[in-house]
Amino acid sequence: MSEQLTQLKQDFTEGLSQISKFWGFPKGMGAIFAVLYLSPSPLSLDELVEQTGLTKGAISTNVRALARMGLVRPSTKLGDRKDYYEAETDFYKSIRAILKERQNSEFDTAVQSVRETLEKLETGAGPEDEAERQFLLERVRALQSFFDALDGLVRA
Amino acid sequence: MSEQLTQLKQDFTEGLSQISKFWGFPKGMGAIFAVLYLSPSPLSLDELVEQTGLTKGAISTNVRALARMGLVRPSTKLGDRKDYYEAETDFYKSIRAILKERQNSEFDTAVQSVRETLEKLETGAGPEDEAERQFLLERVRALQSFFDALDGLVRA
DNA sequence: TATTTCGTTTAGTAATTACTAAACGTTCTA
DNA sequence: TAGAACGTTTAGTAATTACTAAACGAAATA
Repeated sequence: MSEQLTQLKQDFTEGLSQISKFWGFPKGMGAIFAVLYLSPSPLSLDELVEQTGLTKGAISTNVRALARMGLVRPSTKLGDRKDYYEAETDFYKSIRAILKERQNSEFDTAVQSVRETLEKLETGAGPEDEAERQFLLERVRALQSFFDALDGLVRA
Repeated sequence: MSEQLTQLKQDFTEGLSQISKFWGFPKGMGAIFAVLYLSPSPLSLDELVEQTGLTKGAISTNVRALARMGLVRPSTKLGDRKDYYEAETDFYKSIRAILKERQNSEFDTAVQSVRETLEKLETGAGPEDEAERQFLLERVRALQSFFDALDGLVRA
């Protein structure tokens, strides 16, 4: 591999690392994706270790996260028990998967707590002042329906 | 203010804090927005200090970040030199502003570095193997046009 | 001009996150 | 059945981020 290519790949990888970080993902995750994205064939964990400079543990964790998000696909070679991964190139597909992934677990329970607030308000809980209760009700309801709309958007 | 209301607001605030964190923003930022969002009138820095439990410095920093994102609007009262803030209730408007905000600074320069990689490839830099160079060119080009599409989406 | 009342900035700290190194469990091979 | 070749998990550490407390500067008031 020419030195020039190495430099080119390194710059690209550095760029994606920053982008990853900027969107709240680990830096190393962007690096792993970048390396896979520039590879014509699927890579094994060890090849990723070599090319990213991260350790096996970090690769293992991050590459599985990428797979859950649909940014990377596991693949296998016959008669080889190593795990291989390749980059997904359909970003639109990936983006929907990422949004979906983010809706799970912690995020979902957080949204759920907003819904609970709304339910309490609807059953009459809240401030004694009726005008203020109506105000809260309206606001929380608006936020809730915004979440619902987002949810619909993701599914579409 | 009734104890029940306080509890209700606290739960809601806690929920938005988590959501904020989950999307890569500071937790306190979500709390500040929640308090403003549930307030029928604009609040001053000191009122926010009181209601969120954060210090003035943190409020100052975070509320300005919120304002840059368009999630919060500064407002003033005549004959009062305090700064007041109120929550933006048009989330669709806000979301576009947030995406726009994210495109500045660090993010933009990171995207720029991908563009530079593409330009180098186009002027013939890269691997000696022509087939591989073409492959890289194609991939980086695809990513670039994805970024461009996102950019267009944000403006629309 | 001295004092008060603001918001911002800064220096230091606490909390969180992402990583490494190494132990581990499992599956394949000899 | 022993050893090697994997990927995963864990415990500890480094790096980063979000915060507090306090100093600061600017603007209003006395």
